Amino acid sequence: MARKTGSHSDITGPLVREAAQRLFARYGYAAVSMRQIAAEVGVQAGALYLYTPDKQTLLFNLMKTHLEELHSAWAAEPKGETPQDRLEVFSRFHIRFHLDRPEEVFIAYMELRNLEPENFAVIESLRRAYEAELESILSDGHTAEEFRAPDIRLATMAIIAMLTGVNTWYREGGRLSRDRVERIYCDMVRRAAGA
Amino acid sequence: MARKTGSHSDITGPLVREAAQRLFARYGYAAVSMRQIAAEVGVQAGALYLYTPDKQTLLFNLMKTHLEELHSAWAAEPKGETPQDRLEVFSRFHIRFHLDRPEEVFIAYMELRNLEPENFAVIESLRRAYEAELESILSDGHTAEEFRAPDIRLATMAIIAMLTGVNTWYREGGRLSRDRVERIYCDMVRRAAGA
DNA sequence: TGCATATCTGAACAGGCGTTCATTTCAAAG
DNA sequence: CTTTGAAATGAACGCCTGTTCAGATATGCA
Repeated sequence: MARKTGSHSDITGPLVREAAQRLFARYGYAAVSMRQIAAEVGVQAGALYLYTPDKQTLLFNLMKTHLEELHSAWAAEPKGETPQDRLEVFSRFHIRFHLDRPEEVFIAYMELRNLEPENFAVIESLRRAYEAELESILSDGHTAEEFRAPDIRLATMAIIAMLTGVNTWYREGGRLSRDRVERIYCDMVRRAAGA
Repeated sequence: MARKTGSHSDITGPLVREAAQRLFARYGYAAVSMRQIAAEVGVQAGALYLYTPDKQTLLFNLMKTHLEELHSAWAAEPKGETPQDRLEVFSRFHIRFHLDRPEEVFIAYMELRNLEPENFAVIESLRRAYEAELESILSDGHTAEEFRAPDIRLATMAIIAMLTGVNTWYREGGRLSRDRVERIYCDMVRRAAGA
């Protein structure tokens, strides 16, 4: 097996990431063996250790990359003028970004408990920083008296849960288009925030 | 160390359930061995098979029992008069019931993919039946023109995700009392539903 | 007291785990 | 055409897995 073209595996590295991601998302970190990942790549288990120091780091890097991409994608998003605009931009961004990466999202939520403590701390703080982005929008909206949510922290958690929940049921080609879903959720989010 | 009192283990059976629940919730089904469960109970691994035919059935029964209790608790809940009342009763019930059972809830959400197909189908249909309870409230509210949610199915999913999300952050003795959390979420749910 | 029965042990089974490493393979560079 | 060195193999390491079962243990009943 192994190399078919190209060789000098600048190619195998990414393949390992992708195989691990696919398998972790489908069966869970604990249930997937290094030998299964290797088989998916078309390589023997030992060869994986040319690309990762161990299984744990493989998981950690998947999650860390995902959250860093989340942050930089959000940073690149055009901001709205008013808190209301910004809330709408956030809601649509969150749905879009997460629907584009179902495997990464699934792993980031389900495999937290399989991270060693130091790794967990890193991931957790990235996640909190993202939540803080929404919280500051709600906070600004409260100051500007555009929103009337009774508790900003709870509204933050409720809205994130609501938006991320889309990933659990949305299927491409279903009853509603992505854009329609985004629109409807924006509406519910706006009202939940008291706008 | 085994039996301390009582004996004739009408006692060991429940202990096995409880140990499995605790460990599955903390480390995940795949990461927990029968020997760990046995150690927690104070028994050798082989003895577990007096109480369950296998590990999979242990998981399945935990999830099935949880969902059956959810259904019967909801059935026992006093219903409100108007759709608005019923929505409030549902919201408070959902938060209360789930906060009372963090381990069961965690397992029911995280271990779905570790169920064998037939078992998965059973659990999935119980979960759907519960969602249908909320959906019918929203549907009635729509008919009565009390709610103005743009899409009943999406509002159902959004509200369930929002409410279940409380389990991820609520800690006893935190900033807000349970009752205060219930109240605030009721408010957000009502507005999201367009009431 | 002794018998029957439920409970549990401890060893065994066949196989899988993450990880390491001496050895082989093979494309590119000199 | 040889040398170099990265890439991959395949066997081995010690340990853990779910499950079975013959045998030991302890209890409740006659």
